[in-house]
Amino acid sequence: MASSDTPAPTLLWFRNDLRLDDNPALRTALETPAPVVALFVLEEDEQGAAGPRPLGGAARWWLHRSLTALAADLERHAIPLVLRRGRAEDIVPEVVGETGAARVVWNRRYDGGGIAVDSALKSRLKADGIAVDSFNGSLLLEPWEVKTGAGEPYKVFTPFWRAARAAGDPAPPRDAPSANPERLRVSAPPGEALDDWDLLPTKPDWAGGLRDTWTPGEAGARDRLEAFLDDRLARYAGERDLPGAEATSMLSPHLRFGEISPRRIWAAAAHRAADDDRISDRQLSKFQAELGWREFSNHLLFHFPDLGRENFQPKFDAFPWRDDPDGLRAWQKGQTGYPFVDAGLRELWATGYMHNRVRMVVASFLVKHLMIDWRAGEAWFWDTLVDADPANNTASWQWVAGSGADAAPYFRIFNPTTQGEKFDPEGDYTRRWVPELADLPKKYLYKPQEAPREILERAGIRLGETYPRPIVDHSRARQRALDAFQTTKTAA
DNA sequence: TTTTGAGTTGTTCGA
DNA sequence: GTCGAACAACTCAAA
Repeated sequence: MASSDTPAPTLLWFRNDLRLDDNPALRTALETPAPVVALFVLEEDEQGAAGPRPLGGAARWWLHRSLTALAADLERHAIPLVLRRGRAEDIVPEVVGETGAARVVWNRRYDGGGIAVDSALKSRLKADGIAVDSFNGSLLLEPWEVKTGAGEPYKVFTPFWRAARAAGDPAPPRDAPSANPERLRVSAPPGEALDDWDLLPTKPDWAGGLRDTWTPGEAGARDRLEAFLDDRLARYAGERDLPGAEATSMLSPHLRFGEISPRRIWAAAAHRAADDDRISDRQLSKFQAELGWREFSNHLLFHFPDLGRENFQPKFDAFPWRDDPDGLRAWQKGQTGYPFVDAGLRELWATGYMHNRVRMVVASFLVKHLMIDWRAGEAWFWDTLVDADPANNTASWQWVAGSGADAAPYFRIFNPTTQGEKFDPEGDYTRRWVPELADLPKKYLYKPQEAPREILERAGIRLGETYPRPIVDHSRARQRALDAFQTTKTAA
């Protein structure tokens, strides 16, 4: 409790915005002399249903590291970070009571479960006489700010993005407040120890590849951004599709946890493009459009909160998904016998990440070659991706499946062999993640089942033993999918 | 209200 | 090896 001669504290509730830079809720909290107490709630609902979707395993690892970084950064502003676990609807008012806070601030989220919690809390706190302010900290534009001429949400990306761009440049980012260790502070109410949340895997510790790949936290995000601007943006348009080229930004998990704001990324990329002759408008706008897809996914999720559970196009409710636990397991483990597909799934398992091109190929393989429900793939990605995001993950899976908004036409079925030859022509990426094929000449790298016996022998490969034979035949599987899609036709 | 043009990322087949 | 057409219709968004 604050003593009588100090102003009542402000409670700053962190969620998917684990940064100090360009953080409107933080900035607002620091505008007054009131001391600030920060709170993070690991939202776990004993009853299950309510609230945001519980984090997957890879995201839990990330969160541990990100909160560690955030707590250290906040310390430089004399802001304690309190950790609690449970239902936010109960915990936030509890902490308000314990601290005597007169005001609560947060940055908005856009998933249905999160919105439900936030709006219930807002009314409850206001009824108790607590001031509540929420802000846009994670999107370039609020999902309701972009509307069709008829006032409806968009369902097609291109007109959505055209309209969003026509609204002008996004608001410029605002720098983090300068550190102020002299700031008035209150002693923190009791919180839990991060280690007690068991966010890090122990038995077994599968996070070695994650540690080698990522630096969660705001500083790590800024380093990624700088590396992207220095080296990758200039070749982004041409090479972003090549998983061996290292031309993507790798910012997705940092954006997922709000360790960097899209406004910061937008402004930094535009600024760099203006200064650097190597970066053409084409490169820049290609990258901006990818941020646009993130906006579009959030737009969709906000307006269609069932996006993660229900087919966006109801006619897909009639699709004859197969129940195939063995196929699903082979896919998850990267043992499909299609090397490009297996490379992607193994990259995912090892690093918590998969290159975007490969995500499309593996998703298409699950949904079309194996005819397994996209929700099973979405759930696997949710558990294994460090950037697993309720908007991007669900919108993208539905897009690949053909059930989504502005989705790929049903007859677009990726050929997993051709995709490898086209996008990993030297095989660097595939050999890295499927090392048992490392010595196979590139002529057969994507179709080891067609390699002559002596070539396999020389490469040390025994099909069916050291590497699986294809679990489905491509052209038969393709035809089966095409036939199945007939059932989604309204006239059928 | 009606019309019109357009819609992220592909594959296969046959000339 | 390269190229264009077919694959299917449907819905969206704006005029």
